Amino acid sequence: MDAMLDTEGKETSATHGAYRRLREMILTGELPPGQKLKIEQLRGLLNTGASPVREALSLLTSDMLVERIDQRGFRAAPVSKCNFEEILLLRCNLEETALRASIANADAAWEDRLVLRHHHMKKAGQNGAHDFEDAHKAFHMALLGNSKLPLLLRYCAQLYDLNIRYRYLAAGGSSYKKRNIAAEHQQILDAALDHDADSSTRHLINHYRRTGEYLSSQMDS
Amino acid sequence: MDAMLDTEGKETSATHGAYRRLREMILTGELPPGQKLKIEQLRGLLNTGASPVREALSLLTSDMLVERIDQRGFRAAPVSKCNFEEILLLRCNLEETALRASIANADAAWEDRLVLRHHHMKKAGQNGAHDFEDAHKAFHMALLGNSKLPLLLRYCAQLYDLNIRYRYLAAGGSSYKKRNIAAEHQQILDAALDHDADSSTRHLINHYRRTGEYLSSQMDS
DNA sequence: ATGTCAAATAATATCGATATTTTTGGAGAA
DNA sequence: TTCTCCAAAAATATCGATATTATTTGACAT
Repeated sequence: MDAMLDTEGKETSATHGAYRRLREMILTGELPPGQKLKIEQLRGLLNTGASPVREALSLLTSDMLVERIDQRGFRAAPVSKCNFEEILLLRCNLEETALRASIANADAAWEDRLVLRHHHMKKAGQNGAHDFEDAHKAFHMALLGNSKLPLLLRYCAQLYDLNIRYRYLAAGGSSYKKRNIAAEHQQILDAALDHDADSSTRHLINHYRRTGEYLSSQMDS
Repeated sequence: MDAMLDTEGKETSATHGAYRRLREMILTGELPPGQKLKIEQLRGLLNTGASPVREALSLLTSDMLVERIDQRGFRAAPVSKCNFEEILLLRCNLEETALRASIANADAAWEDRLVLRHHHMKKAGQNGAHDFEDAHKAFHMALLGNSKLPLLLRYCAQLYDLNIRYRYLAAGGSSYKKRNIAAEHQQILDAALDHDADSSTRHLINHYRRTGEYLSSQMDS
């Protein structure tokens, strides 16, 4: 009956609710990298039992957002420039594969979804940073989503989240908007709608490389 | 005190023990694809509590060996030719990246490890299929292990396991030895020791494609 | 003053039990 | 006979409590 006391009845299971909330807190830096994650402390924070918390932490371990240390519990995954660069490298590789496959399977329904997601992202740009982040991810995943390669999509989504975490940590999650990424998104979209795989992937990778360089420079200071 | 009653005191925690055992059972097909995994049933099989079983299943979910269905518990991940072909595709892509990075970082210590692993694998070929599987994985991971890209290695290991599952399911895990894979391994090794990235990756990918075609044909029948 | 060891403290891992949810099976009506 | 609905059974998700393991604190010896 505890689960019913929540302000919103959105979450079906306590485990999934704890998973979503903890994930959010780690991604945004509310739980900083390397921080010890004590069951009791989280139990209070999420007002739920120990079992859902444990299970949520287990799941986050496999998302590489939480590390399990021997018999000494859990901690938020540490960050490093090295790790960031690997994420960038893998994203460029995997997303190119996925985007090419998406374009190879291109159809009208997919193009409609793309245009819609892009429109929503532009509209969310005026709202808070959080709304924009969601729409941004939706747009990027829509680009890859026509590949019909579920494993690959899963990896891309995972790496996307790992990457977004560095954005939040480096700049509170909003400063990168100052660069002109709207034009970059438009280029990727237009090329995808033209079924021009070479051009689209080139723009996509440049998009990542640029944000990558920007964040790398932020991490040095 | 229950944990101490096990015949072997190898496992540190009950959770990890259950994880390893369940993983093994799913990989080898002892728990067939799609099978419902009831907590009570597994609790008896592993003689441990419900909590470790639940946590182990959660971890296996993220390895994509187990699926969680809504509030209806867990089941062994289903298999399909489509899924198999995606695994093959991703392995070719990711392992090429990893092998090239490994060769770029080549040093004497790595070459020694490679030679050793290869030797152990050849020796294990005379023993049971299970020993050979372990040595085979160790050799392949050693090839990639010098890349210093831990995320990439993790994905490769995960895909390796997903792939080996299809081998077990298709042929009981030993029949593929009948093909002349020893020569293929030798070619990959030699090229790697020569620091010839192009040749080594070509042989590696051909190695996978051939086993892939063999398994694909098995799956049709 | 410092290093080491032991007791106290705190945190984790695990268990047994309960409440909720899903599935099954059978009775009654069309 | 077949469909629907309700009740019984099973299984899951979750909680509270306990035993095990790590960490800290303080005392004692060097």
